Amino acid sequence: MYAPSTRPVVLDPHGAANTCALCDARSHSVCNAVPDADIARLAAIAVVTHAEPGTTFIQEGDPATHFFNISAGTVRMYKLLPDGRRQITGFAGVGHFLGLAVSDTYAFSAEAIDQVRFCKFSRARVRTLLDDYPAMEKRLLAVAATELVAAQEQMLLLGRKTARERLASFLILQSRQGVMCNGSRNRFELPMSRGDIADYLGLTIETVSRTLTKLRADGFIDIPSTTGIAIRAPAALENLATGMA
Amino acid sequence: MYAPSTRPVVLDPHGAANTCALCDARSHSVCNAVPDADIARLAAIAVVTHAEPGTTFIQEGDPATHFFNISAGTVRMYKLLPDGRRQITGFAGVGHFLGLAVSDTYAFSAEAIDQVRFCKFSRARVRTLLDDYPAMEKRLLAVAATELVAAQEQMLLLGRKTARERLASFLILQSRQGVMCNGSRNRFELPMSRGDIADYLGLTIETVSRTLTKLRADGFIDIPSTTGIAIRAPAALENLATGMA
DNA sequence: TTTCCACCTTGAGCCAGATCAATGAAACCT
DNA sequence: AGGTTTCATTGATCTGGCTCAAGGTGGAAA
Repeated sequence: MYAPSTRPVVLDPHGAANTCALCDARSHSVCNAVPDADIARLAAIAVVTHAEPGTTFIQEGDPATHFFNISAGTVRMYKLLPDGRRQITGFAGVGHFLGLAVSDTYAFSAEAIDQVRFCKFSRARVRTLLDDYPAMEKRLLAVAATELVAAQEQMLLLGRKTARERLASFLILQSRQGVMCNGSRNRFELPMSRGDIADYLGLTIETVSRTLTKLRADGFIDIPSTTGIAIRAPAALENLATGMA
Repeated sequence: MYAPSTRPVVLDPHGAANTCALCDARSHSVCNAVPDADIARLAAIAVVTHAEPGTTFIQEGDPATHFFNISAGTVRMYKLLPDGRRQITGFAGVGHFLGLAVSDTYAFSAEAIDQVRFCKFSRARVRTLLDDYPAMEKRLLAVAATELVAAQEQMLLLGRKTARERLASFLILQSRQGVMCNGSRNRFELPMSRGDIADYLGLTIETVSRTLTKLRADGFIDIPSTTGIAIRAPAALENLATGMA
């Protein structure tokens, strides 16, 4: 029996038995499929790791040896073209699961945006765990399906939306994801730079900056600081995002 | 006990016991996770259905009641904006599995491009089957992961590639998929129209047409007919597709 | 406090691909 | 064979977002 409130926080990098029980991310994540009683088994194969801002911890094309579960910070996943053009395929925050790959190599790279903490699980060991916890496999399928839906939405954005619609969509998305960490869904901080936003939305830094300025001038948003966003007209912004304006 | 090899071919639209055993698509598809001996259980819940060219058989936003497995023809999956802008998120051919959705509604629409035949499976019934065939769940996860990788590749295309690179990527992809049905990977037929290609690649019909003409003029391809493509310089086209030219 | 450096904003001009507009060509009736 | 429809091609022009260029801004180090 664990009594988290009276126990000290353990930051054992090799995965102490109660690491998972105390993990902030667990309630949002795949790990939740393992019942409390067996959480030690999960903890036993987890390696808690930290990544400094800017550190690449998954490299596209490398052998896919691990799964990752983000427990703090924000990560950017991306693909590069040989000449350096970059497409960010998504941002992963607390509770996000990374590393689903069919082939034996990673299909994308991943970098820490800010200070990131994550659990690393050996693929082989997870595979054996999956046989005992079919619920975890179902959870993984649900994660994959959710990401697939998000990816399809992003294709619509990249293929058919204007710069203004793309920024509106992005801000709506960020405001929804920020809900978990922040009381007000209409005021939030962006952990990523303008360059990251540009490479996520298929635009240039300049267009992102200009378009944000324009959205502010038009009364949709406020930009209290470089990283801060406040949505002034949520309904109107939502309409813009869905192409209804 | 069933003895499929000695039974007559049954084309019962309500799913005869040996429908699955004889299905062309089975070897490529999720259904393969069910062992031969139990294929009757799969057949029992399958409804074989036909769709005429242009027919919409999945509507974005409708309750997600079924899974689909394509056994003949080609399907386009797409999302629409309110003003009619369309993004095709993918084409599904023989063996493809459709309908993975996490929510209770479909995230995309699907239309038959040509004469299409598919098996419909009730979601609820598949769920009960999944408990007996964990291999099928693993197969679904593999399908989802494969599609996710493809979606990420498509995001790179839509966000960062030029029209020329997009067409090169598309033709390379089609030539690979055509391998299954056709001896020569460098000569194949496109089942979809220029408009479909445009909406898949985030371009206009005119740009698709012009760019194909240009690729022909530059010696990368031949266009023996409106729907036919022959790749003359596979390596050079591949380089173009990956942004190395 | 000053300097530095990385990031952001703003402006001017340009261009890849969109839009508008015919024309051509294949399929399908009748 | 002729007429209709649908789709593909080609040309002319336009424009949203890119490129190039020049400040502005804020946090970190000294």
